[in-house]
Amino acid sequence: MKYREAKEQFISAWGNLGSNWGINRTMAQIHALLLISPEALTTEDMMEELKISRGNASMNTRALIDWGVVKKENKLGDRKEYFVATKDIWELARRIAQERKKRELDPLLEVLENLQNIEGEGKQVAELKTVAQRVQTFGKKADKLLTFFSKAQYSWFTNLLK
Amino acid sequence: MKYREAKEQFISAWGNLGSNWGINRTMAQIHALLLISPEALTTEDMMEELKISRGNASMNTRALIDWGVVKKENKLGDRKEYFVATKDIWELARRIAQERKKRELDPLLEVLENLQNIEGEGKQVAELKTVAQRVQTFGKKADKLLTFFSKAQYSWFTNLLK
DNA sequence: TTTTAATTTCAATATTTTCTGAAAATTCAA
DNA sequence: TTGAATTTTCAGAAAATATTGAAATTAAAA
Repeated sequence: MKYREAKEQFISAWGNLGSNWGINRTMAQIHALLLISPEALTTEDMMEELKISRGNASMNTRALIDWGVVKKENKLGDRKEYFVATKDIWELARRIAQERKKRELDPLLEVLENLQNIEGEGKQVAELKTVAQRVQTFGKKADKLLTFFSKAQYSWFTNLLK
Repeated sequence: MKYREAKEQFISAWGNLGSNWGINRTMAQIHALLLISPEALTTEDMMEELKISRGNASMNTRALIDWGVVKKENKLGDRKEYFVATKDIWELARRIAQERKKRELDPLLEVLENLQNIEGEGKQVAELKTVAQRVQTFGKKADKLLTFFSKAQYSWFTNLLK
C-alpha cells in the first residue's frame, strides 16, 4: 500500500470512530493527522491536508486542546503556532475516559440521586425508583472504575487480561 | 418530587446520555420509557408519552430490537404489539458493549491490520506505522477485555473494584 | 375470500450540526 | 505607537440527521 492511501485510510477510520462517539468528524481527523505526523503542524498544514477552512481548523484544534489531547508548541523566530498530539495511546485513552466521565456520567449520577425522593406509592413510582436505583448502583461502580482507570498505569490494564 | 417530573427527568437524562453516544435522542427516550414502565407498552403509548409520530416510534423501536435491548410481546386476544425493555442493567451494558465492539472496534482493527504493509521508508511512513501499531496493540487489548466483559457475570465487574 | 386493524416504509420536510469566510481581535516586531 | 502576521469569532450557508405522515404492506378477523 502507498503511503498516501494508508494515511487517508487511517484518518478516515479515526474520523469514523470519533463520529460514533459524539466527537465531530473533523476534530477526529485533525487528531489523526497530528498523531501520524512526525513534526508539529500549523493550522495551514491542517487546512491543506484536510481541505477545511481556517475557522474550522481553529475551532476544532481548540476543542482538542480542551480535551487535553493536543498541545501548542512554539518555534523560535516563528510567529506561527504549531500543534502536536499526545502520542501515548494509553494516556489518550485515560484522558478521554476522564473527560467523558466528567461530561456524562457525573451529570447522570446527579439526576439519579435526585430521583430517590419521589413522592407517591403506586406501581409506576416503584418501578421508576427501582430502575433509578439500579442504574445508580451500576453507574457508581462504573464511576469508581473510571476514576481508577484514569489514574492507573498501562500495566494495570494489561494485567487485567491475564 | 412529583412522579411526572421525575419521569421527565429520567427520560431526558437518558436521552442526553444516548445522544452523546451516537444513539439518537428519540431512541434513547423510548428505551427510557420502557425501562421505567411496569407494563409492556404499545406504539400508541410511546407516541403519546413522547409526542412523536407513528413512523418515528416504529423505526426507533425496531432499532432498539436490533440492539437486543427491547423485545416484542404479544397479549392473547389483542392484535397490537407490545414492547418491553430488558430491565437488567448489567445485561444492558453487556449488550451495548458487544454491539459497539462489533460496529466500531472490529472495523478499526481491520483497517489497522492492513496498515502494516505500507511501502516506503521515510520518517512519515515510520511514524504512521508506529502509531498504527500502537493503536492496534491497545485496540486488541480492549477487544479482549470487551469480549470477556460481554460474557462475564456481574460479580466479576463488582470484584474488579476490590 | 374480503374487510379491518396494525405496522412499516419512505419521500418530503424540519431540525440540528457542522463549516465557511470575512471581519474583529490579538500578538509581536519595527 | 503603527502595522503586518496570525488567530479567533460568529452570522449565514451547507450538509447531515431526524421526523412526519400518508401510502403501501402485512396480518388477523369476519
